[in-house]
Amino acid sequence: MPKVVAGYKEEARKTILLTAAGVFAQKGLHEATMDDVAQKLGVSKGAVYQYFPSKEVLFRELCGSASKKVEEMLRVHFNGGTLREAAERYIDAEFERMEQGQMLMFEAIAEAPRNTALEKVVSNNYTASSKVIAEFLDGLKKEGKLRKNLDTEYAAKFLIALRHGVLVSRIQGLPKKEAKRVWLMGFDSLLSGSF
Amino acid sequence: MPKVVAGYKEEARKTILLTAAGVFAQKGLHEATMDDVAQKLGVSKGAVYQYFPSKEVLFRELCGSASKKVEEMLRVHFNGGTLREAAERYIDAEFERMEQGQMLMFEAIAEAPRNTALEKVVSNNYTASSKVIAEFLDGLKKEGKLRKNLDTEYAAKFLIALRHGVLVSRIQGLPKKEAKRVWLMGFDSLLSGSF
Amino acid sequence: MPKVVAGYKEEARKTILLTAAGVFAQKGLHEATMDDVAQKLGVSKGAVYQYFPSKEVLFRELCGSASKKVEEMLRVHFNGGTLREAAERYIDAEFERMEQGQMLMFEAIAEAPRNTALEKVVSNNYTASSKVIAEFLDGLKKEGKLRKNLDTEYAAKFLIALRHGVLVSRIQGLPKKEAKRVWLMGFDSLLSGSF
Amino acid sequence: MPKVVAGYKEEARKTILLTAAGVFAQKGLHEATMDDVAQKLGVSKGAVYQYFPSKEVLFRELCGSASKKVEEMLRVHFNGGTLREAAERYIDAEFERMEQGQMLMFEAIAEAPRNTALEKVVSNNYTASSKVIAEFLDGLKKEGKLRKNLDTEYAAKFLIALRHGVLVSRIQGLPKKEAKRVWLMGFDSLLSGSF
DNA sequence: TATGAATGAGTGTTCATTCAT
DNA sequence: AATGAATGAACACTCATTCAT
Repeated sequence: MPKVVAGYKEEARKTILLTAAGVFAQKGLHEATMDDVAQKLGVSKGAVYQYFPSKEVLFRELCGSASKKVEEMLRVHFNGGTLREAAERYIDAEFERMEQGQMLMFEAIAEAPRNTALEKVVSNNYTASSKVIAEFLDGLKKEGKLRKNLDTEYAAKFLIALRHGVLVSRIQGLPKKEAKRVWLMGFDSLLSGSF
Repeated sequence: MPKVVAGYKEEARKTILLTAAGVFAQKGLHEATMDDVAQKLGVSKGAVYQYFPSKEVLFRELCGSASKKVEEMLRVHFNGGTLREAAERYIDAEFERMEQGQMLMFEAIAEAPRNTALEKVVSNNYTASSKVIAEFLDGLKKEGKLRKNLDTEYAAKFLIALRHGVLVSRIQGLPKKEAKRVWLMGFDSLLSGSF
Repeated sequence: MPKVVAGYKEEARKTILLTAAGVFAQKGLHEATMDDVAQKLGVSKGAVYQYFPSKEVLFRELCGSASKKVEEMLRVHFNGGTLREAAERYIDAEFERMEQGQMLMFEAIAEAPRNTALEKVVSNNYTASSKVIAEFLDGLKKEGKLRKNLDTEYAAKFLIALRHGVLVSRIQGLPKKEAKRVWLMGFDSLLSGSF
Repeated sequence: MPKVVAGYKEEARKTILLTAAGVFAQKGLHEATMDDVAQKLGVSKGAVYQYFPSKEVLFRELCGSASKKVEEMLRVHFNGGTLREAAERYIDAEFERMEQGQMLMFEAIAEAPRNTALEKVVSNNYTASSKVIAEFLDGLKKEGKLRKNLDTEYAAKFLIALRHGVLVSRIQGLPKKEAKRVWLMGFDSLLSGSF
């Protein structure tokens, strides 16, 4: 009878969240069962329910931590070399995540229109992410790595949209190489000052 | 107990497909039941099963007709005025469809990674759509409305990605106006020759 | 794959109601499962759910038909001989029903205080039953079998209360003979004009 | 983490019994959980299990103390004024208890037929109560407040039955005033010597 | 002795699918 | 061809009970 974690409740929640993220991403929100999550944790279903009152809440909280991932990936991949190189590294990492079945995003997007609470979470994620990116671009602007007249707010929104669009394209079967080129096309247009 | 249609089997299939598309889009693939579809058709569940052997097949065939929608929308919205005006009309129409719960796309995208057959359909859709758009851009190029050095194949892929990205952004709560601006930013960069 | 009944939906509902009554009475509302009901019917759980949307509704409708039972028992047992003889026959029949595990009443009484919908059903039953009994007593009064000054409305309420009280006493272990005597004491006091 | 009580085991059992009685009466035997009981005690679930080995035992012991309540209520309400006034005070008090969700009786009655151990407890309660009441009536008889030919044993059983019947009637929606009148009708018939 | 995390059997309910009519 | 009653496999969620700390 293994415990979810050795000690603290908050720690346990994090463990569950992390494991559940994998399960939901791989099996899909609707195909994944609470039993799947419990089994992957090596724990009984009831144990999961002591930390999260329902599958819905569990999923929602999962989605809630998505924007942190954005920050993390920015920090990790945009910390050296030219901007364009960073952009490449970044999209490669995203493709990698997708291939490993760790992308919850589209589960959430498909669900959000019929789930107000989730919609709010998704929306907050968007706001947070776009702010983080805009600030990041502001920083680059100050360093002189981006042209002065760039509207960083909209540039951020543009990059987010393109990111998602490119990920969708991957799911639609666009080869990695081509998807990457599409992403870089957009990124270049931002750098080159077409808007 | 009305018949699905008066006469021809093929006609019946189309009617079902059309109706089911609405049901799946509004309720979501997993929340929608075969009963929902049958009821909306004013027909018994069994009747639907005489035309489609399973819910999965029904959904897959539904998705199969999506690329035709792209052609249609191109024809309808890109047939007059400046290109930029057309781009505006077009994205407005997409937003409209989304608001009316007629967007199946993200249901399919969420499902595809775990469903090989669906994946193929989605992929075919992508290929068809991008071809149609590329040809359309080729046409514009010939008419002199686009610069000669535009890589229409990648421009098409770029537009498709941006389209999806912008739709995702809408679901994420980005207001219509801003989403539109993001879309037009991308569209402009294509026209202005940044790639 | 046996059908609940041969033909008509209404017939099927009645069959289910009848069978479920036995199951709930014998096992108790909470101990009885929908599976128990289905199995006793020789049918799958799903079949039951096609007729009743929930266990709660099934139970409620069950209770709803209880007042008809009162009418029936009045008709059957109070149709000949002296009044006192009829009263004896009647309470014997009630004891019989109880012994055979066909008494839902106390399940409903225990539940009603926390279930508004059920409370209403139980209340309607009471009103209907007391009216039927009062009218029955009115009839006897006209025939000269009861004193003219009897308040039949309250006599009915008194008899109902005593009936339930005596049934409770049986559950509490009071032997049939003694319970019967208690019942007849009350009945006599009504006849002899003490109120 | 407060202890159930400061000191003695027996004291702790009493505290639990008292608290649990309230919980079971309010939520119902089946709806009430051991957690509810523990929480109301401000104690962990495990603590309750140190005093009672199971929910069933806890409930049964609860019921075991019910007959003491009868004695207490007799003592409190039948200690002055006319008998009839006392009868009124008494039934008012019962109604009051019921309204405050402190009536376990019907939970036990509903359960007893399928629970031998509980049945015995309920039966003992009945025996004890009826004895107490009979003795009380004997006392009144000696004081000359009751006619000499009253069969106090059966009078007690009659009163108990009527009490329960009237309480059932209340649950069935009979207004307090009318229920009281039914009770007093029965009580009068006892006094006036109709049996 | 008290805690409360974990268990795991169980229950109500849903729904894609089948098939007798 | 159409119907819709029946199936039965799932699944989310609950809760009495246990036990390591």
